[in-house]
Amino acid sequence: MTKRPTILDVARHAGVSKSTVSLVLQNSPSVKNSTRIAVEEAMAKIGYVYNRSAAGLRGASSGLIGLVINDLRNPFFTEFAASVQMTFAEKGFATVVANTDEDPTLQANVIASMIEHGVNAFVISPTYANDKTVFDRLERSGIPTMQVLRQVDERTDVFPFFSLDYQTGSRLAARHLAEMGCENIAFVGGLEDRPVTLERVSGYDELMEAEQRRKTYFYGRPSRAFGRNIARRIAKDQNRPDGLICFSDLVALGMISGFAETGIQPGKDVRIIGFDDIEESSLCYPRLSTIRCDVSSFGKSAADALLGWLEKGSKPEAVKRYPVELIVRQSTLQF
Amino acid sequence: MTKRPTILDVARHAGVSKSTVSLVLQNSPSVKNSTRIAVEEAMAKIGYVYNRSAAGLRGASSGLIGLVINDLRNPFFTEFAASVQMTFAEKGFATVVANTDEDPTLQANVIASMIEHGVNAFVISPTYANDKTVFDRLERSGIPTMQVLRQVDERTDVFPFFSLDYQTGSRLAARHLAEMGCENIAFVGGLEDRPVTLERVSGYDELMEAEQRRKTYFYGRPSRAFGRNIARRIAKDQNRPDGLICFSDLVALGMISGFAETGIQPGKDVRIIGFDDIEESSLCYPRLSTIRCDVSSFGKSAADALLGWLEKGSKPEAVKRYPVELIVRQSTLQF
DNA sequence: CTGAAAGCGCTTACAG
DNA sequence: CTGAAAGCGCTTACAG
Repeated sequence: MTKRPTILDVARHAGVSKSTVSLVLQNSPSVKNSTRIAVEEAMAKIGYVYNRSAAGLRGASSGLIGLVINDLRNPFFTEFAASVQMTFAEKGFATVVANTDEDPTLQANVIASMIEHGVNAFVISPTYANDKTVFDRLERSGIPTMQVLRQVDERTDVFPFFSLDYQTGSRLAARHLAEMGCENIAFVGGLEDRPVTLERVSGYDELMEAEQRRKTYFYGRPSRAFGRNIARRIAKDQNRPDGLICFSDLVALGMISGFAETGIQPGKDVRIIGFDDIEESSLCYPRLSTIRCDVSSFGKSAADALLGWLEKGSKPEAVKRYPVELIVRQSTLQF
Repeated sequence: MTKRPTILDVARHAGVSKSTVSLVLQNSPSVKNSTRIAVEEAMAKIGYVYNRSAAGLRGASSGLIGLVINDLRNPFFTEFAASVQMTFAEKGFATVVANTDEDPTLQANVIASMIEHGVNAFVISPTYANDKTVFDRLERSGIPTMQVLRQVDERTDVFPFFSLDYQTGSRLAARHLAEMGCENIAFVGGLEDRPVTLERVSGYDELMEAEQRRKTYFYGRPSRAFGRNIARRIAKDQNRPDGLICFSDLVALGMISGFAETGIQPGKDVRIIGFDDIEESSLCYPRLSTIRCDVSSFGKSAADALLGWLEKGSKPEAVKRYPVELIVRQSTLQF
């Protein structure tokens, strides 16, 4: 196991000084092209590997970005994380990722660890715990930090908040069901009082109030299991809603499967619309109408905004919401 | 923006030398407890943050582990990745993650980048391209590297390979269908000639040959869409199989939804069994029988094995397969 | 148990 | 366009 070569070895092989090698590494324009090529050949020949620890010590960027996600097993967040990571990779940044599993203590730990590693920036989809100290520490660290998908800290001037326009989404869903002739529209899923739930309910509330309709909520974990349970519960109810806006596609898919067990046909006997537009929604039977949240391109946009901040110093706007889109499929149509 | 404090500042505040501070940082047992406490208080007071770049330069471990995944959007791999990352985090290791999206060039790039960052070890679920150079480079780097879920490089003595016992799984599935009285059992999904497909087919092949039954394959991308299409295609066929072993739950779920559209009831008109046991499989209707691959605890085991290699020098065995389990639910029963 | 000194591999002015 | 020199913040023997 021979010692790994340094710029000094490269310099010797290329017949230049070690500063010149460093300049080549920085892609400095002040190096003659022939010299650059000679140096690069020397690096290839002796198997030189850039040592970022050394560079970092001298003040260079670590090339590391921290990505902290509250629930990495949830496909919605996974899609986001994958998109962000790949956007960073394109620009040469490596992503240090951590799943906090909604645990604020774990979140504090992983963020502390990432700061030690010298990450250049943070993208955080935070836990809902009211843990100000972690954001305080981030502020003191001076590391550019974006909160995404969940606004937990109100200092959006410090920690820009990017998300999707859920309010418009739920208004579109409610209006669509109303236009399809639904009399009794309910909202299903989402934990009460959570910011995301409030947002995804608000457009529904708005329309119901404007049209003086009765509002009905079935709150709960936005899971497939919850959707199925609610569907089975209300299946027997004569006065059950004839229009259902679900917190997420997962809830809606659970409802479809729950209704299937009880002989109720979505699209015919009841209209259901989801939220997110995950892949399965266009493949299930009946096809699920939904509010499309293009997480993948949202992730790319958020990552690009952060890179702009990092590389050009252009701080993103304090709050930004990306548009969502109504997708009409079988589950809200007579088919 | 005042300069960030160093161990020298801590030393001054605590009234000790900087070596002592360093020793405290290493958790060295040769520091008096009262001294340790004084140092820790000083660190807290002046907001000291450990600089890993500096430590790394001097030879300390980077505390970084690279996790390279061929398809991070696939829930199967996501579950694995989340589990691995959290196991590492428990031991204080940060995880640098990258999705290669089955692109060998991208894979080579992200691995090179991670080596520059000085990762202490690699967990790689590789792309299928025959890119030996990347593994050659890994071998030269001397960084402990495990291949998981897909064996691409045959040097398992160098790169231990951990996966799940798919062969037994598919044998269990085939035997179960045979015992349930199926006459004509087919295998659906999976790209032909891929190692994973070969493994997931092998147990089926074995049993079919042992019992001199006819083998039927419907190869294709292991997606929901593919499952649905095959279901709709064979729905009309009078001689269609009465037992279906699917490459993955996704394929099986697609088939269930495809059959639903054509009025065929899984469990009654045809028996279907999946592979993986994703969450949805216990919630869909009818409930899906499947071969459970506990990816989450597999991830934890693989991560633990790597940590043992890293911390105790105990190299994992060359090839290890974790057991899978037959889960019988409605889709293979008369219900 | 603690201190003084050397050095890890880079980058960054500064000369030339 | 290139070279010599200082120094980033740690760790690691080595004394004491």
